[in-house]
Amino acid sequence: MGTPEFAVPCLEALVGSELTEVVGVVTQPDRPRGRGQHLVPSPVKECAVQHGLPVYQPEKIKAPEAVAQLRQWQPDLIVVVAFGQILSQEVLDIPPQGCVNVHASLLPRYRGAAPMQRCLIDGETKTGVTTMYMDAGLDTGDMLLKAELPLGEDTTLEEVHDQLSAMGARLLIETIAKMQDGTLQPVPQTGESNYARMLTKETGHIDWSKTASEVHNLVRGLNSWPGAYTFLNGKKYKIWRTKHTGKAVPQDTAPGTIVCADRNSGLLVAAADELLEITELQAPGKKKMQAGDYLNGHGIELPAAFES
RNA sequence: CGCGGGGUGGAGCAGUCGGUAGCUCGUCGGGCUCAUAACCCGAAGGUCAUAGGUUCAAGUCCUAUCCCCGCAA
Repeated sequence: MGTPEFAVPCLEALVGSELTEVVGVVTQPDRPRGRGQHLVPSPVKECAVQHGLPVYQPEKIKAPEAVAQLRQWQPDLIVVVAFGQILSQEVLDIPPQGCVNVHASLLPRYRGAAPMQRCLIDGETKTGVTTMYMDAGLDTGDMLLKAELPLGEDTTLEEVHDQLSAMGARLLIETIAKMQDGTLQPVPQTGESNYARMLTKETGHIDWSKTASEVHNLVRGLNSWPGAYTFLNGKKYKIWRTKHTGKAVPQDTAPGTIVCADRNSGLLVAAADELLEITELQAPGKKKMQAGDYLNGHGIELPAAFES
């Protein structure tokens, strides 16, 4: 069971592994997406179809007919990766080998919906993937295996996503291998836990009165989705990449003030404690572009300030 | 047919009321300088997304198609 791009490598790995046979794929129903409001299948569905696997897309996984469908497949094991629906106990009880989940954080930290984003937004120095046996709680089951990933100061969500996605697939296969060896040792989650709250549109709204680091972490944590944004002259600009400058904010400069906007010195904005350089941005209706390119064609008349 | 913006030298943009295709950069050559991403001089580089149409004349007006993007989900 899975839905977004993140889950695709896991499915590919299961299909490619000799340890497993995929009897069916469960994913979210096709949703209206994009400009035409067309129904678009999930990445997992596309992958499953490519491999000629049976696909089931229940609106509610806990509905009786969904449970019946799952029972009919008689799975030994259910693997869940970013599926997007909570499994009921009834579903969890179907496979004799249990349900294994691949989660994009080092549990018990960052349980929940947006672990990668929250990790970066909080400025963590490392994250990882964890496999676990699922129970009725939200990402609270006994842990099986973990793999760590160090995070750099400028690491973006996209990078973390791609790496954890690949690591997750490898870890999943390793987990199943050990499960079959009988060498797997489930470990209860102990220690400090927290939850990675779901993202909303507002999450990306930059508050320039925060520190340069906080803004920078927000920007990279939401790149490439859904993106951090701010306003200039009432228009919404997405901020895709920023860089620390180490330069102090001039006296009497309000947060959000654009201190400098030429291609040699860069696009410098005042945060609470430091000037932050915007290196990649996107004007409404435009593609994302380097700040220098943007300034070439548009220029920004100073004084100006981003509105929060 | 959800709403909207846009495709113009390599990049980002301007182009008015149809009338010689421009700007800021980049690139190449030369100069200046202890030096440079700075400055000066010069050059190359464009079937104006595509196909039709209107016109003496279309980047500009009309029609169709392709592609990119913002909102919304």
